[in-house]
Formats: sequence, C-alpha cells, structure tokens
Amino acid sequence: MPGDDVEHTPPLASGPRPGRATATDVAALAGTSVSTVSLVASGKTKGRVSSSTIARVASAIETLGYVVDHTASALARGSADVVILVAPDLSNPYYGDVVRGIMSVLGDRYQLLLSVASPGVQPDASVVGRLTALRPAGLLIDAPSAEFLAALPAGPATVLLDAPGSARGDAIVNYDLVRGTDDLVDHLADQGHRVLAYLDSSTGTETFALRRSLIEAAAARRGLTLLGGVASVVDVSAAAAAVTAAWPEWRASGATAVLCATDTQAYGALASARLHEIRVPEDVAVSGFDDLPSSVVTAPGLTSVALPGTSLGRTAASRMLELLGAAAPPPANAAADDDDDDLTTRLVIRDSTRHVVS
Amino acid sequence: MPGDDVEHTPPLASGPRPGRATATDVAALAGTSVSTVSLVASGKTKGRVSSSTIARVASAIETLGYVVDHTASALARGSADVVILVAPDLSNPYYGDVVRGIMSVLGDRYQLLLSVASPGVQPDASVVGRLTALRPAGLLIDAPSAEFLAALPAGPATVLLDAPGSARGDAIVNYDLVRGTDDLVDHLADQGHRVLAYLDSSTGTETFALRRSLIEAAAARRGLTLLGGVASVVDVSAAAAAVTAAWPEWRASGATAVLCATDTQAYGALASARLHEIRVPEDVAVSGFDDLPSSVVTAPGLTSVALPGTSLGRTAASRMLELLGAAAPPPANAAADDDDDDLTTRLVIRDSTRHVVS
DNA sequence: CTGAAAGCGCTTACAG
DNA sequence: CTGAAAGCGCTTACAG
Repeated sequence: MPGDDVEHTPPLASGPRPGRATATDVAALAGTSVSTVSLVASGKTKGRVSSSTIARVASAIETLGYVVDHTASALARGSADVVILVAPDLSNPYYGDVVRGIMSVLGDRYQLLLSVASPGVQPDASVVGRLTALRPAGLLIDAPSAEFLAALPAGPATVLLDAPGSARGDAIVNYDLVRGTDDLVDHLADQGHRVLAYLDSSTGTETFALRRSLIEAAAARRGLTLLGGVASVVDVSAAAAAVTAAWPEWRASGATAVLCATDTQAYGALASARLHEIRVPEDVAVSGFDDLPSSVVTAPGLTSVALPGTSLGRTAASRMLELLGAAAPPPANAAADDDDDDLTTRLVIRDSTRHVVS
Repeated sequence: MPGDDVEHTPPLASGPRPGRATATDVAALAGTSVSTVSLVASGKTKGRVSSSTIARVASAIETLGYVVDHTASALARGSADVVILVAPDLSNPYYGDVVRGIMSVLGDRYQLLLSVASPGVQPDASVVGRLTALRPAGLLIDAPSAEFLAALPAGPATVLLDAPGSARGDAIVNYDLVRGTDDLVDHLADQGHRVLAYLDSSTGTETFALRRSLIEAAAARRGLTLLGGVASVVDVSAAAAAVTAAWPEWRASGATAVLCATDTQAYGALASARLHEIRVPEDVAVSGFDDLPSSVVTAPGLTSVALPGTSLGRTAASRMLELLGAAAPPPANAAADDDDDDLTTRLVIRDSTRHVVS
C-alpha cells in the first residue's frame, strides 16, 4: 500500500517549528522528496508529477504555510525574483506614478526593490556593485546619466526609462516629448511671447537635455528667442533662488515667459515671482513639466507638459517581463498593437500662461 | 617559500570570467582558503588573520573587483542585509522625505527594499509572506493598519513608524502630533471660528485616527464644535468630490473652517472651493497636514501641520540599527540625549486661514 | 512519475 | 593564524 512505507512523520507534538517551514518539512508531511516539493511549489509539474502527489504536496504546503525561501531559491537558480528600480529621486511625486505602473505589471511575480540616490546626485559604480550582488533578475533604470550607464554591468536584463539618447543595446522606454513641447511653445508664441527663458534641471540626465533641445528647436521654428544657461536642482527653494538670481538678466533681455524643466521648479518660479511682486501671468508666464496633482491648485494654476508616468512604468515593466521570458499580462483592450500605453506627452493649459502679450 | 605551493592559477588567457568573481577566485589569486577570504571580506579579521594575509587578500579583492554575493551570504548567515520599508502609498511626496531619512542612516550597510501598496489599500498577509521569504534583516512599517500588524511575522527586527496606538512589543517611532494639532485648533479658535469641519482619510491607519481624536480633544477644550463623518482617500480629486458633497451640510451647520487629514486632501478642498466660488479664507478656512513643498504656492498658501518626515525616517532607521546590533552613526551634535531628531509637529500658518471671523 | 545527489557561493564552528 | 568541512534551503540534471 502506497503510503505505508512512509516513516511516521516527526511528532508534531513538539509544536510548530520556530521560524518558517522548509521544503524538507513539507516533504516529510506529504511523504515525498524535496525534489518533488520543489517541482510542485514552482508549478513545474507538467508531465513530471502525478496529480495525486501534487494534491498531497499542495495540501502539505497549505497546512504548513510553506513559502519558498527566496534567498535559497535565488542562489540555486542563479538569480532572484527581484527587479531593481534605480531612480534619481523620490521626492518628486511623479515617481509614485511610475512605481505604481511598474508594480501593476510586475504583480506578485517579482519584488520591486528601490534604489534611490540623494536629490541631485546620481548613483555611481559602487552602487551598481552592491545592486548586482543581490542577483536581481532585472534592472529598471529611470532617467540615468551617461556615466551611470557606462558603469552598468552586462549581466541582468536591463530596461531604461526616460533615457533619450542612450545607444546601448538595452530596451529603452521613452516619452514622446515632441508633442508636449511643441504644443507648449506654440501656445506661448500664439499668446504673443517673443522671448522665453528656460530654467533647466542641473541633474544632468539625458531627459532634461532632450527637453531643452526640443524647446530650442520649437522656439527656432517659431522665430522665438530662448534664454538658457540657468539651472537648479529639482527643489522648490533651489529653483526660487535660481529664478531670483536670473531675473534681472531675463528682464533686461525682454523675457516674458519662464519655462521650467519640472513643475517643482515652476513652483519655485511662482514663489519667487510672488516674493518680488511679479504678476503671473500678466508680467510673466510660467510653465513646467510633470503636471503634478498640486499644479491644479497653485496660484495661478500651472500650465504644464503632462508626462504619463503610470504608462511609462507599465510599458517598461512589460518590456522587462518580455526580456525575462515571462508572459506579460494580457492587455485589457485587445485593440492596441504593441504598446497598450500611450507615452505621448500632453500640454495642460492653466492660468499661469493665460495672458496675451501685447 | 609561501606562495610556491599555489597551483598556477587558471590561465587568465581565457579572459575575464563571464559574471562576477567569487571567493574561490580571490582565494586562488591570494593563495589562501575561501574561509580566509570570507573573514577578510567581512572585516572579521581581528586576532584571526595575519596582516600580511589580509593585505594579500585585500589586493586580490581589489584586482578582481570582488563583491560578496549577497544571496549566498544571506543564505549562509540566515538573513540578508536588506531592510524592507512597507508604506501604504508613494504618491504622497512626503514619503520621499521619510525614505531619504532612512537611507541616510542605513547607508551602505543595508539595502532598502520598498514594498508599496496601491493607494488606499493596505498590504495584506500574503505580502508579508513574500516579504519574509526575502529574509530581510529588518522591517520598517510606516502607517500600518491594525490588521496588517496582526499578520506580521515575529521573525525579523521590526520598527513601526507613525503607528500610534500599536501595543506590540515593537519599537515604535511616532510624531508628537499634540503640539501641531493644538496649535492648529488654537489658531482657528483665535481667529473666531466656532464650528470646524474635518475631512478624514479613509485609509484606516492609526495615525489618522489619532489626528482626528487630537483635533476633537482640542476642539472640546476650546469649546468648538467639530463636524466629522466625512472622509476620502488621499487624492486631490477624491477629496474635492468629498468636500463638494459635504458642503451643503457643513454650510447648514455653520462651519467656517475645513481641516483636512493631509495637504493632498486640502488641495482637493481648495479646488472644490474654487469651483463653487467659495472664497478661501474669507468664506472658509482650509488647513492640512504634511506641509508639502507645493503648499507654499497654492492659492492661497496652505496652512498646514508640518510633519518632520526626514527626522522620522532617521530616527526609525537608527532604532533599526540598534535592534540589529549595528552601531548607529554617531550623532552630529553630542548635545542630544537619545533622539537627535525632533519629532515634534509644527503649525505653519499661511493665507488659507488668515481671516478673522466676525 | 520519483528521489538521491550535486551544486549555487558564502559563513562558521572546529581542528590543527 | 589557517584551512577543510558542514551547512544554509533550494533547483536541476540524472538515473531509475
């Protein structure tokens, strides 16, 4: 009789083991080997385990609350079910959207590990070493600098987010920034602005270089003058200080609009304007990028190029699942072709630019 | 001659090994055993390894760019150098501060892994299982619900953040909310308000229950009426909708001030007021909690109870290092006693409440 | 279909 | 001071 040759399982009288149940515990309870437990736990039973054994093991797993030890599994398989997101900064609420998009696609299959740098500082090579020591299955790199990319190891699957201009062999997911920036400059030109000032981000990531050059191109197309050379980190106070310092020169050059690389910096511009009794939009128009939730309630409401962060996250995560050979969750709408998510940026016009320059 | 008995190291002619160098590689290069490499790599050489051996191994480590494999190390030691932060939501920029504070204290010693739930949803027991399968050295739980705490495993070191009312044996780091809420209610009472409306968070975490009860207590102390029962998730639009719906009743009850559980919800209140042409602060005063960076530039500027998020993160991380037996970095100012960081909340008064009710 | 065995790369007593 | 060996808990050929 099958089952008779099973040694009497160690008396459970000794109480639940301190700590987690192991595959050995499950095997003992189910009367099988650890190999079989592993097969069942990882779902690789197709044509290899009888259904009665599967049932027995499954119930033992259930009873003991067994969860595969991630560390041991990672060591044995050579890589962990962990995807690491490297992002420059978390204080920008915009990243919350990206993270949410990523997690919605990754689901339970992979853990998302976050590696954040200090504001304005890019993670360096030593970070990369410690990161890969965790044996991640994949690396998601948001808004990287060129130096950081150069230090990246070749090992794990890598997807770059918001990294225009990177020519590595990696998968890259970028916003379509052209639409939003063109619309922004067109809108300002239509309002009668002739001289625009640009507050850049000093973070030194490619996405900001692209934003600047797209605005330059659009300004040239419309015959507008663009004043550059001013930058700050992505922080309200720092941006306010930079704007305050730049103001005399901008004024002298006849600038009537301040375009900022991020909404956060635009908040600084608004604060600086308020402080110096410069009226927005009457004296100067102000715009940003990101369309943060709070941009609805600033004084005045902030015109902004909206970046679809959740779409970026979802698309990047889907790409990652492809690279990892895991099936991406089926798209909700079968109409879409490859990308279900629209990465087009979109201009949101609010009162901060609603004034016609005479 | 020491070193002569070293087998000629495998010909490097075959090129750098694909993948990372292992302790075995280092041992071969240095002419020692893996045991010794392990000792040197982890700095446990005190009285166990000769300085010449240390030097040899160190240089081999340098040469090969050896980094201890985190996974294997975690398996051998029983726990990983990973600290997991469980937070309800990342879209609130306030969490950026907390994360920054935590990382500044954890430094290179531990990796911070982030587990975020969907907005308004608490992570449940299955999350806990997968979390502990990673063998984290510690768990940092921010703003947990009672149910979540009940599902927590006893294993890893745990520090609760912003979890008033939790009576587990865990280390808990809380804000001192009394000061900020008392000042808020006093301020409103001084301005002549007699009936206050409260927009609660529907997230169901303890910190919000405490905020409400502290406001209730302060209102009672000052003889004010507090209207409750209205709540929304922490989201601008949701809050706006909730306020819009509540407005008739609040008006009828004579409320002249709307206190919100978060700045984000206060933004919604501002947006709703603007939409319905209710003037702030003339018709109604509005306040929040968090003092987000953008609260400086809302229209009008938002009065808010500032929560020192960075301090919370730093303090919690220090507590964690204590629990883990790792020395916390020495406090910058030796004056402080136990806590270097001030967790006192502070009322920041802006225009949204600057109107005397007649 | 099933299990014994080797191996993932470390760490840690333990014996020299 | 140093190294051989066992073990962490899995996974995966491999042989039945």
